[in-house]
Amino acid sequence: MSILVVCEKQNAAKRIAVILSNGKARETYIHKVPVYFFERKGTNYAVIGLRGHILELDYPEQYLGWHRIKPRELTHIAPEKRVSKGARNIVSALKDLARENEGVIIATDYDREGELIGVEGLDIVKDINPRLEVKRARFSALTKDEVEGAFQNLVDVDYNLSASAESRQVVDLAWGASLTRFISIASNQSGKDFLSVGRVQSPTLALLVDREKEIESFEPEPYWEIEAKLEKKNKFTAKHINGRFKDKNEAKKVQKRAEGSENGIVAKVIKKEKKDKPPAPYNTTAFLRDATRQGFTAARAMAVAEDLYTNGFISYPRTDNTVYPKSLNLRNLLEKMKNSEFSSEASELLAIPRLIPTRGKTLATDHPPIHPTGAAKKKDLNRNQWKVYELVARRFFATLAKPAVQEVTNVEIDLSKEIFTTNGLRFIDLGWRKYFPYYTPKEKILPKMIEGDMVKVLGVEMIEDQTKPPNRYGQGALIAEMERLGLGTKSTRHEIIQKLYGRGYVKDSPPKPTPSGIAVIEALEEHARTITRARMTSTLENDMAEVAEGKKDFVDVVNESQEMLDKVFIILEENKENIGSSIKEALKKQRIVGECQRCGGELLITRSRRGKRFVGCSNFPKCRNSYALPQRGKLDFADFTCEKCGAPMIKFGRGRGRKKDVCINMKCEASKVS
DNA sequence: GCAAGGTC
Repeated sequence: MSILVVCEKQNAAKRIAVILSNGKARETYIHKVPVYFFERKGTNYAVIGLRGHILELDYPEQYLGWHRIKPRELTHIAPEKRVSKGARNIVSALKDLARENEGVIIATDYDREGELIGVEGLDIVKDINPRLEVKRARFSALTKDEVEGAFQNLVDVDYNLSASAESRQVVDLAWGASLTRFISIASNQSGKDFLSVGRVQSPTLALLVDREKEIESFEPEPYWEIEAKLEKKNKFTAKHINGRFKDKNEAKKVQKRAEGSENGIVAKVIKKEKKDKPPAPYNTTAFLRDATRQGFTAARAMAVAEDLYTNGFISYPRTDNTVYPKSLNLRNLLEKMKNSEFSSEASELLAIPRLIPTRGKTLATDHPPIHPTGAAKKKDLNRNQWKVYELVARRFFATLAKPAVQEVTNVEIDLSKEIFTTNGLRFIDLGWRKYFPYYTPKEKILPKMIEGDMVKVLGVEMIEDQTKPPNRYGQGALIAEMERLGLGTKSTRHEIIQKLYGRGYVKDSPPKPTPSGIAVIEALEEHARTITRARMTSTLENDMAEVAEGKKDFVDVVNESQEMLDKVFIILEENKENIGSSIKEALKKQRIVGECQRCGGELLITRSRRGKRFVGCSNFPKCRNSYALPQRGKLDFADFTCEKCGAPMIKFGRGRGRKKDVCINMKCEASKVS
């Protein structure tokens, strides 16, 4: 008997082979793909890893040209499965192995997409060898117990589960492709400049646009606060207990009254000890929240984390899990970390007799929370790698440490019957914050005071300020909000944000929607609201659950979605002109670089017929003023002109570095990019 | 040249 085992990825294949063969598996390359061979209980095994999905859903060749079929008709074309570009070798290897084996065991991740990935592998091997006997191994961690258990209790492939993932694929493609084409064609955006629409990206962009509108329409209101400068051995300040006064006169009266007293009397002192609990283990979202606060973009942080993962320094960075699995030996891991830059931290924690890690709300089955897996020294890694490694290592330590203990003191002081209040903060025990010092609140030490004490009044000031609009979402906060709304997955959220940048829908950091981003969302909200709402995802989730349970048919989900799309397109087609012109107008606004020095027209970023970008005058051909632009790298306009020659400035940067202000006039010395 | 989801 000989059996082929199909895993989700190469790493998993290797682990599974090692476990099942007790380390005796031989690695052989077939079509450049590593395959692991061994014998076990008289059966020969070959284990291969896929690369996630190996088949891709797309429309038939004849419809790939955007003008070959109307967008609304595209939704009625059945897409077909094709081998993904990067998976050709794997498919060749699968085919070879299908001929040589009598059975196949699907051992992909135990989740919805994993089931479909397995079925894709089956599609390939069954096509070559229909007589293959098929089984499924389900394990929730790549540990010896789990994997052994799964292979001793093989089950059947769950075609309902894989169909639920397929319905997602079909719905996403139909909505995404047809609306992307529609909106791009309506606004004349072709080639690299197309505009896109999708079930996840559009609601995400809408979050940013909504927030931006809140900020823009925010009307600041003035308010006044009264602050007393006080002294009792040390100087400190206290604010009037009313907080913000909306009425200046009222504030003034309070100030006058308080100013009248030379001394204040301590009216109340409340001291409390507060426990400050250690944080839960990292899942992807929490990790990205912290990494982006350290100045990384989410995509960059993920790339660095993946790099650390493949080099054995940290565990798999794509996870929803916030509970360490029982199989993770914390003590061994700390022993290992004694060889890292954090040997003293590891030793301290090892001294705790019983390690009780914190646990978060999500116990997922596919991967553990993000934690260090190997010891690293600063010199082993580059700067970014070290920053991420340190963050992960410190978080791991924090989850094993005891709570921090804060002493919080609230003092109220009476100045001529006006009450002023201030809070002190002191750490009695830093606890976990010693290991994870990133966001430790600042201590504020107040002088010792008891009720009835006299406090010298040095002055009473009125501070004028105004209410502030809400903040923009940072990338980390946006990812957290996406997670809350069920938008995207741990593996895709950061990519979705990058996509919004790539489309020119947002710019800068934190991401700020551009006119075209706003215009696209406004057009969709008005005419195709469904796609801009997170609800579309939750509806789809419900449908998928029903398909997985066998209560609903895959075909029903696809048909319902198609009916909805048909209705959406009736409205969209009616308003095509309007939609197109409003988006075009926004795009034009985005292209303005500045004023033309020759004729007073507008200088615009333009694409030549051959696709090269340059700056030209809006009065072309009357005015032929133009400037060359670098063809590669990110471009943005600055809102000021060159000091040397008066031409507009652009912000220009290649790669990751900060953008530089450069004059667009090549003859000007301020135009040097280097 | 489309989406989102896996993985690299």
